[in-house]
Parts: sequence; structure tokens; C-alpha cells
Amino acid sequence: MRPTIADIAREAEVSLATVSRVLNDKVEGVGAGTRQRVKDIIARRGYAPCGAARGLATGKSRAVGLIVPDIADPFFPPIIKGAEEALRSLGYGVFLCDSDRDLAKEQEHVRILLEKRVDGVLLNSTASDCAAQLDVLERHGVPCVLLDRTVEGRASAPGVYADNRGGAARATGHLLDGGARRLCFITGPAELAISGLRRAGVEDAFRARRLDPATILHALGDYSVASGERAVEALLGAGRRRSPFDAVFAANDRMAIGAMRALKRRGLRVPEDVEVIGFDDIELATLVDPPLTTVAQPAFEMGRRGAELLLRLIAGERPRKRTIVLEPTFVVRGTTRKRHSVRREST
Amino acid sequence: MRPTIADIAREAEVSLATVSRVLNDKVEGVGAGTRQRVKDIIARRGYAPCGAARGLATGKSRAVGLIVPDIADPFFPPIIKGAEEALRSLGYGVFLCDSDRDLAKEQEHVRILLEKRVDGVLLNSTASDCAAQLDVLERHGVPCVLLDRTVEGRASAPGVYADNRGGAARATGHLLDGGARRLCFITGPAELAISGLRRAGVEDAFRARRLDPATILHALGDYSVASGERAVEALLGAGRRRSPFDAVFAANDRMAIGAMRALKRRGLRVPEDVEVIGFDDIELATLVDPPLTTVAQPAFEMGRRGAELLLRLIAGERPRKRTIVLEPTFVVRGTTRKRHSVRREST
DNA sequence: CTGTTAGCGCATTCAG
DNA sequence: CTGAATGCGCTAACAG
Repeated sequence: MRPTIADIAREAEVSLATVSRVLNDKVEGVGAGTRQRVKDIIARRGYAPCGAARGLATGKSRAVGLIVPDIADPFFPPIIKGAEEALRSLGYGVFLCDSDRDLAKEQEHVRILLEKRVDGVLLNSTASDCAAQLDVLERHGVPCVLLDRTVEGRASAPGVYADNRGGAARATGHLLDGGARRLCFITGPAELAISGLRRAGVEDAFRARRLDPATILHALGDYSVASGERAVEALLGAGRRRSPFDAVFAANDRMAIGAMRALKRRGLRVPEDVEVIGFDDIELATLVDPPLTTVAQPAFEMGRRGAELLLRLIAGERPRKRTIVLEPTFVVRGTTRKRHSVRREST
Repeated sequence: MRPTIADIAREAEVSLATVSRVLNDKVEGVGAGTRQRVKDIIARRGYAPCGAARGLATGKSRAVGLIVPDIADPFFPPIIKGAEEALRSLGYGVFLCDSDRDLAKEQEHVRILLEKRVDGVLLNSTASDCAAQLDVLERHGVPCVLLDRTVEGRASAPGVYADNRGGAARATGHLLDGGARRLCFITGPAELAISGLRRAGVEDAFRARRLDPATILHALGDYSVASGERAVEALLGAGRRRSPFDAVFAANDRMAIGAMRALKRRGLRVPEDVEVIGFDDIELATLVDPPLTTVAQPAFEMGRRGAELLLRLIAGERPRKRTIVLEPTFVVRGTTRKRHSVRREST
């Protein structure tokens, strides 16, 4: 049988309360000698306090939920690591929930997390239309921080995300200033607000240069390599005409890499014939040939900052800044051509 | 305030026990009418039973821990998904623990999991020398299933892993039968038994063909792309001599990809000058150019089977087969030359 | 500085 | 078929 606080108390010949006090590092209320004696016994017996009992008594579980669309997508692991690191140091457990890009599974996860009585939730929803989840959590008094997401009508919901619009504008600007004129933009699922934001950024860059956004070729992807590949293939068509675009900007690296594959198969050279830029900066971006130019998101930091914000919310604080915007970094690698002249500043 | 079972009971005008019965789907003891009425109220109030209280009363938390060395390594996410899927359907929560390939952090995680009173642990340790963790868990009566690991002196510890030795032998045999004679084997960290097993498989293949295993060039890596790159660079040396090996077999895909990069930089063609084979079959293997020939591990299934085994252990069963060996699949892609017939021909 | 006591929310006897 | 009582292990007043 696992020892309980009573066993420890008996062996140390003190009361339960005293053991509880040393367990919780209460500075006052326990003499140094007693404290040490109790600690020794705890260590020797390998006693581990029961979280469930503690939770019942305190109303806190020291556990949080972390919901992501798909951990197999290399963009997410760094986020998870960042969050986990910040949380573990404080003894928090992290319930990982992979929603498989399925809103129903996501809701199911929320339900389970509620039963687990998590103290808070980090939500990287599979859809920006996740107001329902936010409502449920709020009704139960469970704080929630959005990760890499903004939700319509919930602009004030606590969240951490990158400046998607600005990042997209910067990348597009680089393409336009380098001479590209026919851009193919591969966007992500429509149900994600970030898709719209990145698209808006692309258009911002066009307008800032008095170019017509209507000339942009749009393609729809789902963030997979295959979808990027298909999008470009479809646009290239069957004929042997030249490419209808001279640059591709994909809403994430995986689709950009898919695009590169399709381009290569058609005998189009990157970056000589067509330039390519991705978004995220996953490890894979450095491994393809040529290495991918991309808009790097500080994923690890996003997770860490999100966890820190959630912790403050759990502690009952009302932070002034409930939304944190991280700056993406534009990383020039091998899928864009060298720029000789000084380029203008983008929006 | 979140509703408790008492609130539901009061509103339904029944006792706590009755509500508890419908909550736990006890077939007997509640009339159909009463049951439905209670269910309706539960749904309407959005009542979620408190896991902590339940855990205290039953001694079960319906949560398990899953410890992995590094979720940013693409080999692990599929394992996690497999485990998570099997567990979620039963209402289990999964505490994800990333040990950062650090044994101390891993032990810290075990400690936290013990406090969370997890019902079991899936352990993909960062070192095969994890008997200490197994001991602690056993002492606390927490079942544990090893994932992708075998532990010395604990051959009977429940676990799920691939036939590493056989897989390595198969790949090496393919190389040798294709004419390769000077093999470079990039192994993983010495603290992992699988490193030794894969090495043994390589030697098996040599001996089976009456070739001397002593001619194998060994290099040490740490499963990172960079380490594979460095290993090959070191072996190639500074000179302009020809390559001292005609084939590279790396203990995982990432190192194999690093090796390919180093080879390419030195102007060596893959597979014409040097053949390359990896291990795992991560998504990346299909994306590099040429696509990587590799020994595919059924990672998703490993996670799923591990979870299923753990569930049985938690239920108190004593399965006959406590260790499950999965068969890897040898996948021939572009980094090995075509085999026309069984021939012997040195490069 | 230390001990006593009363719940926390639920499952589970045992009665009825 | 249903209800009342007990305790799971711990924290948090409150006493002393």
C-alpha cells in the first residue's frame, strides 16, 4: 500500500498538519528540526503526495490541457516543448490532446479535460470557429489561452500569436521588389483566420507597391506537402506553356515544399524560373534542396509565452496585455534569387 | 460554482447514490425513467463529474503518463498519436513528458507522474539504463510498458518494440548483395540498447555472407541530422582521396539524411558513388532527393499496441505475452541502386 | 511552533 | 429500485 500523509505523521510522531506544512513548504509553523526529520522520512519512504486528494482539497489540479491539430505536423512540436518546459518547472502536468484536425474530437477533448479538472487550457484549435469551446471552458471557469489563433468576435480572448499579416507582407514584398510579378499564393484552410490574415498581408504588399492584388493566383491547400504539390500541378496545367507565375508563396513550409516538388518535376528551376517562399521555418525547410526561404515563426516561444500567460490567468491575475503578438523573422535562403539593389521597405 | 453530484441529485429529487449510478452506467439499480431524468439534467447543466473526487474514491485516475526523449524528433509523434488514440477512446488522459534526452529530467517526470497518480506509464526512455525508473514505478504499483526499448536485466519487462536486429540485417544484406563491400555504419548513442541491436544486425549480415565484420567503419551519432553529417565528413577526411566506403547505413533516417548532405557537398553521388540507407521511415525520408531507402518502423502501431498492453496491465490482467515484437519493413527508394540480379561486383 | 477538525466530491457499502 | 452513511488523502481554518 502506498504510504499516506498519516503514515508519515505517525512515523515522525507529529500531526498530519505538520507533515502537510512541510510538504507545501510553508515557511512558518514548523521548527527546523521537525521539518528536517519529516523530510528525511518522506524521502526514505519514497512518499509521493496524492494529487487527487490535494486537488479535492484545494480545488487545483496542477494540470493543464494542451490541444493541437496534429502533432505529426512538425510545426507543433516546438510549441509543445515550449509550453511543457514552462509548465513542468512548476510541477504542472500537461495533458496532450491531438484533435486530428477534427473539431468533434476537439470538443470531446475539452469534455475530458473538464473532467480532469485541469486548471487551464492552451488551445491551438483546428478551426478559428472555436467559440463553442471557449464558451464551455468559460462557463466552467477554466481559463484558456489561444495559441497561434485569433477568433472572430473574441478579439479580446487571451492568446499568443505571430504577426501573420505583417510576415506575409514582408515575404511578398521581397518577391515583388525582386521583380516577381505573377504570384501564386497557396493558402491554408478557410476555417482558419490566420489563412485570411496571411492573404491580407500578401495583398497589403501589392497595394503598397501600387500593384493590383487581383492579379494574384490563388490556390487552396490544407497544410500538407501533397496539397502544395497538387495546387501547383493544377495551376501549371497539362500544357507545355511556360509557368503562369514566377513566384510561389505558400502559407506554410510543407506546402511550399510540395510546390517545389511539383515545380522540379515539371522541369522548372527554383529559384531561377520560379521563386518559392514558405511560412513557419520548420527543420525540414533547411534540409530541402535548395533550402527554403521562409517566414520564421517563434514556435517554441509561442508555447512558452502562452504557458506563462495561462499561469498568470490561473493565479487569478488580470494581465493588461491578454494578447501577445510575436514578430516573425524573414529568413532568406536558397529558393529566392539574390537581390542586388536596395529594396524598399514593405508595409 | 461548478455543479456537484449533490446539485444534480437535488434537482432530480433523488439521492446522490442514484446519480452516481447513472454516471457510471450501472445497469442495475436505477429505473429507466429516473435514469433518463437524471441524464437530462446532467446534460442541461453541463455537469462534468470531478475526476479528482472520483480518483480519490476509486483509486484510479484514468490518466497515464507518456515519456519520450524528444517530440521534435519526427520519429516520436506517430508513436504518441497511436497511444493517444487508443487511450482517448476510453476516456484516459495522457500526460505528455518530453525528457529532452536528459535522464535527470526523465526521473523528475516520473516523480511528477507519481504525484498525479497516473494509472500507468508508457516509457520511451532516453537511455536503456532506466531500471531506476522501472523500480520506482514498480514500488508504487504503477504498471509500465516500454516503448521501442529493451532494458538489460529486465528482459521480461512489458514492452513493445521492433525487431531492430533483423531489420538492420535485412538492410545490410541488401547493400552487400548489391555489391557494397566497404560499409560505414553510423550508430546511435551507446546508452541505447537498440543501438547495439542494430549494430549486431549489421554484423549478422556480414557473417551470413562470410564477410568480416571487422571491415565495417563505425561512426557515432546522436540521431540528429548534424551528427550524421559530421560523422561522414570526419570519415571522408580532408583529402581528395576517394571515399573509404561505398555504402552508409545509419541507425536512423535523420542521420542518414545528414550523411547524404555531407556526401553531396563532397561531390559524391548518391546512390551511384555511395549508397545510403536509414532507419525509421519518417515523412522526411520521402521528401529528400533522392528519396531515402530505409527500414520502416510501425511507429503508430507501436504506440497503439503499447497503450493496449498498458490498459490490460492496469485492468489487472497478466497477459501471456508481455513483450510484443513488431516487424519492420524494408522500403527501397532512391538512395540504393537498382538490383538486377544477384551479382557480385565491387564498385 | 504544533495539533484537531471539518470538509472537498464522489463511489460504495449496507439498509430498506 | 433507492437512500443514508462512510471514507478516500489532503488542506485549511481554528485552537492551544
